Amino acid sequence: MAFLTACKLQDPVTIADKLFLDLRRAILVGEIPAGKKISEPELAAAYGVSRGSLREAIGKLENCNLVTRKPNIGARIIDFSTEQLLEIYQIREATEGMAARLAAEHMTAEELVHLRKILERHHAEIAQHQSYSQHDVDLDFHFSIIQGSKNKRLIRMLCQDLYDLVRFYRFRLKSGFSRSEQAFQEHNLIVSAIERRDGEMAETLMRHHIRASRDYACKLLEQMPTSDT
Amino acid sequence: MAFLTACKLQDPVTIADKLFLDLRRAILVGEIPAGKKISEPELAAAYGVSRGSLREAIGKLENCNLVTRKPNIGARIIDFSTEQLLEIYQIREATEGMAARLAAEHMTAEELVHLRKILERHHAEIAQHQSYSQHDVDLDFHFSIIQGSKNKRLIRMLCQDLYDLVRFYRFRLKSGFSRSEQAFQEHNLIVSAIERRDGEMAETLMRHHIRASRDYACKLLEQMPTSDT
DNA sequence: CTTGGTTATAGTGTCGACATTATAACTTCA
DNA sequence: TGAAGTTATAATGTCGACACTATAACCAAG
Repeated sequence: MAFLTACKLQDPVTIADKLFLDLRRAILVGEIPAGKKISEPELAAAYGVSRGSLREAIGKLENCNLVTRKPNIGARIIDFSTEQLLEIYQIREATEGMAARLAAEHMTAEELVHLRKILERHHAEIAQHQSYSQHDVDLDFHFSIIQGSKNKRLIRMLCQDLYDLVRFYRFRLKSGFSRSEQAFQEHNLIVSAIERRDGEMAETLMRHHIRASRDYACKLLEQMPTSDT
Repeated sequence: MAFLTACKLQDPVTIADKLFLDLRRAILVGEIPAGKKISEPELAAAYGVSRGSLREAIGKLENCNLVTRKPNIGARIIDFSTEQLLEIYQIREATEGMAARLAAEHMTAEELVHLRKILERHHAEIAQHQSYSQHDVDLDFHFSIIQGSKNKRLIRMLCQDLYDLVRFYRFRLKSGFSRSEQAFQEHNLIVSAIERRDGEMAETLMRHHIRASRDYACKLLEQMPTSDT
Protein backbone atom coordinates (compact mmCIF):
# COMPACT_ATOMS: atom_id res chain seq x y z
CA MET A 1 0.00 0.00 0.00
CA ALA A 2 1.83 3.07 -1.19
CA PHE A 3 -1.39 4.89 -0.52
CA LEU A 4 -0.75 7.26 2.22
CA THR A 5 2.97 7.56 2.27
CA ALA A 6 4.57 10.95 2.23
CA CYS A 7 2.73 12.20 5.25
CA LYS A 8 4.12 14.28 8.03
CA LEU A 9 3.00 11.80 10.62
CA GLN A 10 5.02 8.65 10.32
CA ASP A 11 4.38 7.61 13.87
CA PRO A 12 1.38 9.34 15.31
CA VAL A 13 1.75 9.61 19.05
CA THR A 14 -1.29 11.56 20.00
CA ILE A 15 -4.87 10.35 19.78
CA ALA A 16 -5.89 13.29 17.62
CA ASP A 17 -3.16 12.45 15.12
CA LYS A 18 -4.14 8.79 14.89
CA LEU A 19 -7.72 9.82 14.43
CA PHE A 20 -6.68 12.30 11.78
CA LEU A 21 -4.90 9.60 9.79
CA ASP A 22 -7.83 7.20 10.17
CA LEU A 23 -10.36 9.73 9.01
CA ARG A 24 -8.13 10.92 6.21
CA ARG A 25 -7.81 7.40 4.87
CA ALA A 26 -11.52 6.80 5.24
CA ILE A 27 -12.28 9.94 3.27
CA LEU A 28 -9.76 9.29 0.52
CA VAL A 29 -10.91 5.71 0.05
CA GLY A 30 -14.52 6.74 0.10
CA GLU A 31 -15.56 4.96 3.27
CA ILE A 32 -17.02 8.26 4.32
CA PRO A 33 -18.98 9.54 1.34
CA ALA A 34 -18.20 12.90 -0.20
CA GLY A 35 -20.34 15.78 0.92
CA LYS A 36 -21.44 14.03 4.09
CA LYS A 37 -22.01 16.16 7.14
CA ILE A 38 -19.96 15.22 10.17
CA SER A 39 -21.74 14.71 13.45
CA GLU A 40 -19.19 15.22 16.17
CA PRO A 41 -20.95 13.21 18.89
CA GLU A 42 -21.61 10.37 16.46
CA LEU A 43 -18.08 10.14 15.10
CA ALA A 44 -16.53 10.55 18.53
CA ALA A 45 -18.60 7.67 19.83
CA ALA A 46 -17.83 5.53 16.78
CA TYR A 47 -14.09 5.91 17.29
CA GLY A 48 -14.31 5.83 21.06
CA VAL A 49 -12.65 9.17 21.67
CA SER A 50 -13.58 12.47 23.18
CA ARG A 51 -15.12 15.24 21.18
CA GLY A 52 -12.14 17.45 21.91
CA SER A 53 -9.71 15.10 20.22
CA LEU A 54 -12.08 14.68 17.33
CA ARG A 55 -12.36 18.41 16.86
CA GLU A 56 -8.61 18.68 16.76
CA ALA A 57 -8.49 15.97 14.10
CA ILE A 58 -11.17 17.73 12.09
CA GLY A 59 -9.09 20.86 12.25
CA LYS A 60 -6.20 19.03 10.63
CA LEU A 61 -8.49 17.61 7.99
CA GLU A 62 -9.56 21.13 7.22
CA ASN A 63 -5.92 22.01 6.52
CA CYS A 64 -5.70 19.15 4.07
CA ASN A 65 -8.73 20.59 2.32
CA LEU A 66 -10.68 17.41 2.93
CA VAL A 67 -13.41 18.98 5.06
CA THR A 68 -14.94 22.41 5.31
CA ARG A 69 -16.30 24.00 8.44
CA LYS A 70 -18.81 26.69 9.09
CA PRO A 71 -19.10 28.25 12.54
CA ASN A 72 -22.05 27.07 14.56
CA ILE A 73 -23.11 24.78 11.75
CA GLY A 74 -20.47 22.11 11.54
CA ALA A 75 -18.06 20.30 9.29
CA ARG A 76 -18.70 18.32 6.15
CA ILE A 77 -16.61 16.23 3.83
CA ILE A 78 -15.70 18.12 0.69
CA ASP A 79 -17.76 17.51 -2.38
CA PHE A 80 -16.12 16.98 -5.73
CA SER A 81 -16.88 19.09 -8.75
CA THR A 82 -15.51 19.34 -12.25
CA GLU A 83 -14.71 22.97 -11.60
CA GLN A 84 -12.53 22.19 -8.61
CA LEU A 85 -10.76 19.40 -10.43
CA LEU A 86 -9.77 21.79 -13.20
CA GLU A 87 -8.59 24.32 -10.65
CA ILE A 88 -6.36 21.71 -9.10
CA TYR A 89 -4.88 20.85 -12.47
CA GLN A 90 -4.05 24.50 -13.09
CA ILE A 91 -2.27 24.72 -9.78
CA ARG A 92 -0.43 21.50 -10.41
CA GLU A 93 0.69 22.72 -13.81
CA ALA A 94 2.30 25.78 -12.28
CA THR A 95 3.76 24.26 -9.14
CA GLU A 96 4.90 20.91 -10.48
CA GLY A 97 6.37 22.64 -13.48
CA MET A 98 8.50 24.65 -11.10
CA ALA A 99 9.25 21.51 -9.12
CA ALA A 100 10.55 19.80 -12.24
CA ARG A 101 12.74 22.79 -13.04
CA LEU A 102 14.20 22.76 -9.54
CA ALA A 103 14.56 18.99 -9.57
CA ALA A 104 16.71 19.30 -12.70
CA GLU A 105 18.98 21.58 -10.72
CA HIS A 106 19.05 19.80 -7.39
CA MET A 107 18.35 16.10 -7.77
CA THR A 108 21.15 13.82 -6.67
CA ALA A 109 22.46 10.88 -8.68
CA GLU A 110 20.79 8.41 -6.32
CA GLU A 111 17.46 10.16 -6.64
CA LEU A 112 17.76 9.96 -10.41
CA VAL A 113 18.39 6.23 -10.18
CA HIS A 114 15.30 5.90 -8.01
CA LEU A 115 13.31 7.88 -10.56
CA ARG A 116 14.44 5.55 -13.34
CA LYS A 117 13.35 2.58 -11.26
CA ILE A 118 9.89 4.04 -10.94
CA LEU A 119 9.77 4.37 -14.70
CA GLU A 120 10.76 0.72 -15.11
CA ARG A 121 8.03 -0.33 -12.72
CA HIS A 122 5.60 1.74 -14.68
CA HIS A 123 6.72 0.10 -17.91
CA ALA A 124 6.42 -3.37 -16.46
CA GLU A 125 2.94 -2.77 -15.18
CA ILE A 126 1.78 -1.42 -18.49
CA ALA A 127 2.93 -4.64 -20.14
CA GLN A 128 0.85 -6.62 -17.65
CA HIS A 129 -2.13 -4.28 -17.91
CA GLN A 130 -2.18 -3.80 -14.15
CA SER A 131 -4.01 -0.56 -14.47
CA TYR A 132 -5.00 -0.61 -10.82
CA SER A 133 -1.47 -0.09 -9.57
CA GLN A 134 -0.54 2.43 -12.19
CA HIS A 135 -2.10 5.14 -10.12
CA ASP A 136 0.35 4.46 -7.35
CA VAL A 137 3.24 4.46 -9.78
CA ASP A 138 2.10 7.73 -11.20
CA LEU A 139 1.83 9.26 -7.76
CA ASP A 140 5.26 7.95 -6.85
CA PHE A 141 6.70 9.53 -9.96
CA HIS A 142 5.29 12.93 -9.23
CA PHE A 143 6.22 12.69 -5.58
CA SER A 144 9.81 11.90 -6.41
CA ILE A 145 10.17 14.92 -8.62
CA ILE A 146 8.53 17.21 -6.10
CA GLN A 147 10.85 15.80 -3.48
CA GLY A 148 13.78 16.42 -5.79
CA SER A 149 13.00 20.12 -5.95
CA LYS A 150 14.46 20.40 -2.43
CA ASN A 151 12.09 23.29 -1.78
CA LYS A 152 10.72 22.31 1.60
CA ARG A 153 7.72 24.57 1.49
CA LEU A 154 6.81 23.52 -2.01
CA ILE A 155 7.11 19.90 -0.96
CA ARG A 156 4.87 20.50 1.99
CA MET A 157 2.39 22.48 -0.03
CA LEU A 158 2.04 19.78 -2.64
CA CYS A 159 2.59 16.50 -0.81
CA GLN A 160 0.69 17.40 2.31
CA ASP A 161 -2.04 19.67 1.13
CA LEU A 162 -2.74 19.44 -2.58
CA TYR A 163 -2.11 15.77 -3.17
CA ASP A 164 -4.74 14.68 -0.69
CA LEU A 165 -7.17 16.33 -3.04
CA VAL A 166 -5.56 14.64 -6.00
CA ARG A 167 -6.01 11.25 -4.34
CA PHE A 168 -9.53 12.16 -3.41
CA TYR A 169 -10.40 12.73 -7.05
CA ARG A 170 -8.35 9.81 -8.36
CA PHE A 171 -10.36 7.39 -6.29
CA ARG A 172 -13.49 8.59 -7.94
CA LEU A 173 -12.28 8.66 -11.54
CA LYS A 174 -10.24 5.50 -11.69
CA SER A 175 -12.63 3.86 -14.10
CA GLY A 176 -10.83 3.38 -17.40
CA PHE A 177 -7.61 5.19 -16.83
CA SER A 178 -5.93 3.91 -19.96
CA ARG A 179 -3.71 6.89 -20.56
CA SER A 180 -0.83 4.99 -18.99
CA GLU A 181 1.19 4.39 -22.15
CA GLN A 182 0.99 8.02 -23.13
CA ALA A 183 1.77 9.12 -19.59
CA PHE A 184 4.74 6.78 -19.51
CA GLN A 185 6.22 8.36 -22.61
CA GLU A 186 5.79 11.80 -21.15
CA HIS A 187 7.34 10.74 -17.86
CA ASN A 188 10.25 9.37 -19.79
CA LEU A 189 10.89 12.66 -21.55
CA ILE A 190 10.72 14.55 -18.28
CA VAL A 191 13.27 12.29 -16.63
CA SER A 192 15.57 12.65 -19.57
CA ALA A 193 15.41 16.41 -19.32
CA ILE A 194 16.15 16.25 -15.62
CA GLU A 195 19.10 13.95 -16.24
CA ARG A 196 20.42 16.47 -18.75
CA ARG A 197 19.97 19.13 -16.04
CA ASP A 198 17.78 21.03 -18.46
CA GLY A 199 15.45 22.77 -16.03
CA GLU A 200 13.72 24.88 -18.62
CA MET A 201 12.81 21.84 -20.69
CA ALA A 202 11.82 19.82 -17.63
CA GLU A 203 9.37 22.51 -16.63
CA THR A 204 7.91 22.76 -20.11
CA LEU A 205 7.47 19.01 -20.39
CA MET A 206 5.94 18.68 -16.95
CA ARG A 207 3.45 21.41 -17.70
CA HIS A 208 2.58 19.76 -20.97
CA HIS A 209 2.16 16.42 -19.21
CA ILE A 210 -0.19 17.80 -16.59
CA ARG A 211 -2.18 19.69 -19.18
CA ALA A 212 -2.60 16.46 -21.11
CA SER A 213 -3.79 14.71 -17.96
CA ARG A 214 -6.27 17.47 -17.41
CA ASP A 215 -7.64 17.23 -20.93
CA TYR A 216 -8.01 13.50 -20.54
CA ALA A 217 -9.81 13.86 -17.23
CA CYS A 218 -12.13 16.40 -18.81
CA LYS A 219 -13.03 13.98 -21.57
CA LEU A 220 -13.77 11.29 -18.99
CA LEU A 221 -15.97 13.63 -17.02
CA GLU A 222 -17.97 14.70 -20.04
CA GLN A 223 -19.03 11.17 -20.86
CA MET A 224 -19.94 10.39 -17.29
CA PRO A 225 -23.36 10.54 -15.69
CA THR A 226 -23.66 13.25 -13.06
CA SER A 227 -23.42 11.29 -9.86
CA ASP A 228 -25.60 12.52 -7.05
CA THR A 229 -25.50 11.54 -3.42
CA MET B 1 -5.04 49.84 7.19
CA ALA B 2 -5.17 47.58 4.22
CA PHE B 3 -3.10 45.21 6.27
CA LEU B 4 -5.13 42.22 6.93
CA THR B 5 -7.78 42.39 4.30
CA ALA B 6 -8.48 39.43 2.11
CA CYS B 7 -9.08 37.08 4.95
CA LYS B 8 -11.69 34.40 5.15
CA LEU B 9 -13.02 35.78 8.39
CA GLN B 10 -14.62 39.14 7.77
CA ASP B 11 -16.78 38.91 10.84
CA PRO B 12 -15.43 36.42 13.31
CA VAL B 13 -18.28 35.06 15.39
CA THR B 14 -16.52 32.51 17.50
CA ILE B 15 -13.98 33.24 20.22
CA ALA B 16 -11.39 31.02 18.63
CA ASP B 17 -11.68 32.96 15.37
CA LYS B 18 -11.31 36.34 17.04
CA LEU B 19 -8.33 35.03 18.91
CA PHE B 20 -6.90 33.68 15.70
CA LEU B 21 -7.12 37.07 14.02
CA ASP B 22 -5.65 38.81 17.05
CA LEU B 23 -2.71 36.47 17.29
CA ARG B 24 -2.20 36.50 13.54
CA ARG B 25 -1.95 40.27 13.53
CA ALA B 26 0.34 40.24 16.55
CA ILE B 27 2.67 37.81 14.83
CA LEU B 28 2.71 39.62 11.49
CA VAL B 29 3.35 42.98 13.10
CA GLY B 30 6.03 41.52 15.33
CA GLU B 31 4.33 42.06 18.67
CA ILE B 32 5.07 38.43 19.32
CA PRO B 33 8.69 37.93 18.36
CA ALA B 34 9.65 35.33 15.77
CA GLY B 35 10.78 31.99 17.08
CA LYS B 36 9.12 32.50 20.44
CA LYS B 37 7.68 29.49 22.17
CA ILE B 38 4.00 29.68 23.00
CA SER B 39 2.91 28.89 26.51
CA GLU B 40 -0.72 27.89 26.33
CA PRO B 41 -1.63 28.71 29.94
CA GLU B 42 0.13 32.05 29.74
CA LEU B 43 -1.43 33.16 26.46
CA ALA B 44 -4.85 31.91 27.46
CA ALA B 45 -4.68 33.94 30.64
CA ALA B 46 -3.39 37.01 28.80
CA TYR B 47 -6.34 36.99 26.40
CA GLY B 48 -8.81 35.86 29.02
CA VAL B 49 -9.96 32.74 27.22
CA SER B 50 -9.92 29.05 27.83
CA ARG B 51 -7.06 26.86 26.72
CA GLY B 52 -9.38 24.93 24.45
CA SER B 53 -10.26 27.99 22.41
CA LEU B 54 -6.62 28.97 22.31
CA ARG B 55 -5.60 25.57 21.03
CA GLU B 56 -8.14 25.86 18.26
CA ALA B 57 -6.75 29.26 17.32
CA ILE B 58 -3.22 27.88 17.34
CA GLY B 59 -4.38 25.14 15.01
CA LYS B 60 -5.54 27.75 12.53
CA LEU B 61 -2.27 29.62 12.85
CA GLU B 62 -0.52 26.40 12.00
CA ASN B 63 -2.48 26.28 8.74
CA CYS B 64 -1.33 29.76 7.91
CA ASN B 65 2.22 28.54 8.43
CA LEU B 66 2.76 31.10 11.16
CA VAL B 67 3.41 28.61 13.95
CA THR B 68 4.78 25.09 14.11
CA ARG B 69 3.77 22.44 16.60
CA LYS B 70 5.46 19.38 17.94
CA PRO B 71 3.45 16.83 19.90
CA ASN B 72 3.99 16.96 23.65
CA ILE B 73 6.40 19.82 23.24
CA GLY B 74 4.33 22.74 22.10
CA ALA B 75 3.94 25.44 19.51
CA ARG B 76 6.31 28.21 18.56
CA ILE B 77 6.17 31.16 16.23
CA ILE B 78 7.97 30.47 12.98
CA ASP B 79 11.48 31.73 12.58
CA PHE B 80 12.56 33.47 9.44
CA SER B 81 15.47 32.37 7.33
CA THR B 82 16.95 33.39 4.04
CA GLU B 83 16.42 29.89 2.76
CA GLN B 84 12.70 29.98 3.45
CA LEU B 85 12.33 33.39 1.91
CA LEU B 86 13.86 32.15 -1.32
CA GLU B 87 11.59 29.12 -1.28
CA ILE B 88 8.59 31.39 -0.99
CA TYR B 89 9.76 33.44 -3.95
CA GLN B 90 10.09 30.31 -6.06
CA ILE B 91 6.56 29.30 -5.22
CA ARG B 92 5.27 32.77 -5.89
CA GLU B 93 7.00 32.83 -9.24
CA ALA B 94 5.20 29.69 -10.32
CA THR B 95 1.78 30.32 -8.82
CA GLU B 96 1.46 34.03 -9.43
CA GLY B 97 2.72 33.53 -12.95
CA MET B 98 -0.17 31.18 -13.49
CA ALA B 99 -2.50 33.62 -11.76
CA ALA B 100 -1.48 36.37 -14.14
CA ARG B 101 -2.10 34.09 -17.10
CA LEU B 102 -5.55 33.20 -15.83
CA ALA B 103 -6.28 36.82 -14.94
CA ALA B 104 -5.62 37.78 -18.54
CA GLU B 105 -8.29 35.30 -19.54
CA HIS B 106 -10.88 35.94 -16.88
CA MET B 107 -10.61 39.46 -15.48
CA THR B 108 -13.66 41.64 -16.00
CA ALA B 109 -13.57 45.19 -17.27
CA GLU B 110 -14.33 46.57 -13.83
CA GLU B 111 -11.52 44.59 -12.28
CA LEU B 112 -9.16 46.00 -14.88
CA VAL B 113 -10.26 49.50 -14.00
CA HIS B 114 -9.59 48.75 -10.35
CA LEU B 115 -6.17 47.44 -11.26
CA ARG B 116 -5.36 50.63 -13.13
CA LYS B 117 -6.41 52.63 -10.10
CA ILE B 118 -3.98 50.72 -7.96
CA LEU B 119 -1.24 51.57 -10.43
CA GLU B 120 -2.16 55.24 -10.24
CA ARG B 121 -2.00 55.12 -6.47
CA HIS B 122 1.36 53.46 -6.70
CA HIS B 123 2.55 56.17 -9.07
CA ALA B 124 1.32 58.96 -6.83
CA GLU B 125 3.00 57.54 -3.78
CA ILE B 126 6.28 57.16 -5.56
CA ALA B 127 6.15 60.85 -6.42
CA GLN B 128 5.67 61.66 -2.76
CA HIS B 129 8.27 59.16 -1.59
CA GLN B 130 5.80 57.52 0.73
CA SER B 131 7.73 54.33 0.79
CA TYR B 132 5.92 53.11 3.89
CA SER B 133 2.60 52.71 2.11
CA GLN B 134 4.08 51.27 -1.05
CA HIS B 135 4.14 47.86 0.55
CA ASP B 136 0.40 47.95 0.87
CA VAL B 137 -0.01 49.08 -2.72
CA ASP B 138 2.23 46.30 -3.87
CA LEU B 139 0.23 43.75 -1.91
CA ASP B 140 -3.01 45.15 -3.29
CA PHE B 141 -1.67 44.82 -6.81
CA HIS B 142 -0.71 41.20 -6.41
CA PHE B 143 -3.93 40.41 -4.60
CA SER B 144 -6.03 41.88 -7.37
CA ILE B 145 -4.35 39.77 -10.01
CA ILE B 146 -4.63 36.62 -7.94
CA GLN B 147 -8.27 37.44 -7.40
CA GLY B 148 -8.68 37.94 -11.13
CA SER B 149 -7.53 34.42 -11.86
CA LYS B 150 -10.95 33.24 -10.67
CA ASN B 151 -9.35 30.02 -9.50
CA LYS B 152 -10.85 29.71 -6.03
CA ARG B 153 -8.35 27.22 -4.74
CA LEU B 154 -5.41 29.20 -6.06
CA ILE B 155 -6.83 32.31 -4.45
CA ARG B 156 -7.19 30.54 -1.17
CA MET B 157 -3.76 28.97 -1.39
CA LEU B 158 -2.08 32.28 -2.00
CA CYS B 159 -4.16 34.87 -0.18
CA GLN B 160 -4.86 32.82 2.89
CA ASP B 161 -1.80 30.67 3.31
CA LEU B 162 1.23 31.95 1.46
CA TYR B 163 0.70 35.68 1.78
CA ASP B 164 0.71 35.58 5.54
CA LEU B 165 4.27 34.46 5.19
CA VAL B 166 4.96 37.19 2.67
CA ARG B 167 3.68 39.79 5.11
CA PHE B 168 5.66 38.17 7.89
CA TYR B 169 8.86 38.67 5.94
CA ARG B 170 7.93 42.09 4.59
CA PHE B 171 7.61 43.46 8.09
CA ARG B 172 11.15 42.43 8.79
CA LEU B 173 12.77 43.64 5.57
CA LYS B 174 11.00 46.93 5.04
CA SER B 175 14.14 48.89 5.66
CA GLY B 176 15.10 50.58 2.43
CA PHE B 177 12.64 49.12 -0.01
CA SER B 178 13.43 51.54 -2.77
CA ARG B 179 12.71 49.23 -5.66
CA SER B 180 9.33 50.91 -6.06
CA GLU B 181 10.02 52.74 -9.34
CA GLN B 182 11.32 49.59 -10.96
CA ALA B 183 8.45 47.57 -9.54
CA PHE B 184 5.97 50.12 -10.81
CA GLN B 185 7.29 49.81 -14.35
CA GLU B 186 7.02 46.04 -14.17
CA HIS B 187 3.51 46.22 -12.76
CA ASN B 188 2.59 48.50 -15.62
CA LEU B 189 3.79 46.04 -18.22
CA ILE B 190 1.90 43.20 -16.56
CA VAL B 191 -1.36 45.14 -16.54
CA SER B 192 -0.90 46.03 -20.19
CA ALA B 193 -0.47 42.38 -21.07
CA ILE B 194 -3.58 41.48 -19.12
CA GLU B 195 -5.53 44.22 -20.85
CA ARG B 196 -4.41 42.80 -24.19
CA ARG B 197 -5.62 39.40 -22.93
CA ASP B 198 -2.15 38.06 -23.59
CA GLY B 199 -1.96 35.37 -20.91
CA GLU B 200 1.35 33.98 -22.06
CA MET B 201 3.03 37.36 -21.84
CA ALA B 202 1.34 38.20 -18.54
CA GLU B 203 2.74 35.03 -17.02
CA THR B 204 6.22 35.68 -18.37
CA LEU B 205 6.24 39.24 -17.09
CA MET B 206 4.90 38.29 -13.69
CA ARG B 207 7.55 35.63 -13.29
CA HIS B 208 10.21 38.09 -14.31
CA HIS B 209 8.86 40.62 -11.83
CA ILE B 210 8.89 38.21 -8.93
CA ARG B 211 12.34 36.97 -9.80
CA ALA B 212 13.55 40.56 -9.79
CA SER B 213 11.98 41.07 -6.35
CA ARG B 214 13.74 37.98 -5.13
CA ASP B 215 17.10 39.12 -6.41
CA TYR B 216 16.60 42.46 -4.74
CA ALA B 217 15.64 40.86 -1.45
CA CYS B 218 18.71 38.67 -1.68
CA LYS B 219 20.94 41.67 -2.08
CA LEU B 220 19.32 43.31 0.94
CA LEU B 221 19.85 40.21 3.02
CA GLU B 222 23.49 39.89 2.11
CA GLN B 223 24.34 43.33 3.41
CA MET B 224 22.39 42.84 6.62
CA PRO B 225 23.75 41.75 9.98
CA THR B 226 22.55 38.33 11.03
CA SER B 227 19.94 39.14 13.61
CA ASP B 228 19.80 36.75 16.53
CA THR B 229 17.13 36.44 19.18
C1' DC C 1 33.86 19.62 40.05
C1' DT C 2 31.54 16.76 36.91
C1' DT C 3 28.27 13.25 35.68
C1' DG C 4 24.43 10.19 36.26
C1' DG C 5 20.17 9.47 38.16
C1' DT C 6 16.00 11.09 40.73
C1' DT C 7 12.49 14.07 41.99
C1' DA C 8 9.70 18.22 41.29
C1' DT C 9 7.36 21.24 38.27
C1' DA C 10 5.42 23.20 34.44
C1' DG C 11 3.07 22.16 30.13
C1' DT C 12 0.56 19.54 26.81
C1' DG C 13 -3.05 15.96 25.75
C1' DT C 14 -7.53 14.33 26.88
C1' DC C 15 -11.92 14.28 28.75
C1' DG C 16 -16.78 15.27 30.45
C1' DA C 17 -20.05 18.96 31.43
C1' DC C 18 -22.29 23.37 30.62
C1' DA C 19 -23.77 27.36 27.52
C1' DT C 20 -25.24 28.86 23.25
C1' DT C 21 -26.79 28.39 18.69
C1' DA C 22 -29.15 26.17 14.73
C1' DT C 23 -32.52 22.95 13.24
C1' DA C 24 -36.61 20.13 13.53
C1' DA C 25 -41.12 19.35 15.19
C1' DC C 26 -45.21 21.11 16.66
C1' DT C 27 -48.95 24.23 17.48
C1' DT C 28 -51.86 27.93 16.25
C1' DC C 29 -54.04 31.15 13.41
C1' DA C 30 -55.56 32.92 8.92
C1' DT D 1 -54.64 23.48 4.11
C1' DG D 2 -50.75 26.47 4.45
C1' DA D 3 -47.80 29.59 6.80
C1' DA D 4 -45.89 31.81 10.58
C1' DG D 5 -44.54 31.60 15.23
C1' DT D 6 -43.12 28.80 19.18
C1' DT D 7 -41.24 25.13 21.51
C1' DA D 8 -38.16 21.14 21.80
C1' DT D 9 -34.18 18.82 20.47
C1' DA D 10 -29.75 18.06 18.87
C1' DA D 11 -25.29 19.91 17.71
C1' DT D 12 -21.52 23.10 18.17
C1' DG D 13 -18.73 26.35 21.08
C1' DT D 14 -16.57 26.95 25.47
C1' DC D 15 -14.75 25.83 29.74
C1' DG D 16 -12.31 23.78 33.88
C1' DA D 17 -10.19 19.58 35.69
C1' DC D 18 -7.41 15.41 35.40
C1' DA D 19 -3.56 12.42 33.24
C1' DC D 20 0.50 12.03 31.09
C1' DT D 21 4.85 13.76 29.19
C1' DA D 22 8.95 16.61 28.92
C1' DT D 23 11.90 19.69 31.13
C1' DA D 24 14.24 21.75 35.03
C1' DA D 25 16.04 21.49 39.49
C1' DC D 26 18.18 18.81 42.72
C1' DC D 27 20.94 15.25 44.82
C1' DA D 28 24.37 11.66 45.11
C1' DA D 29 28.23 9.08 43.59
C1' DG D 30 32.58 9.06 41.24
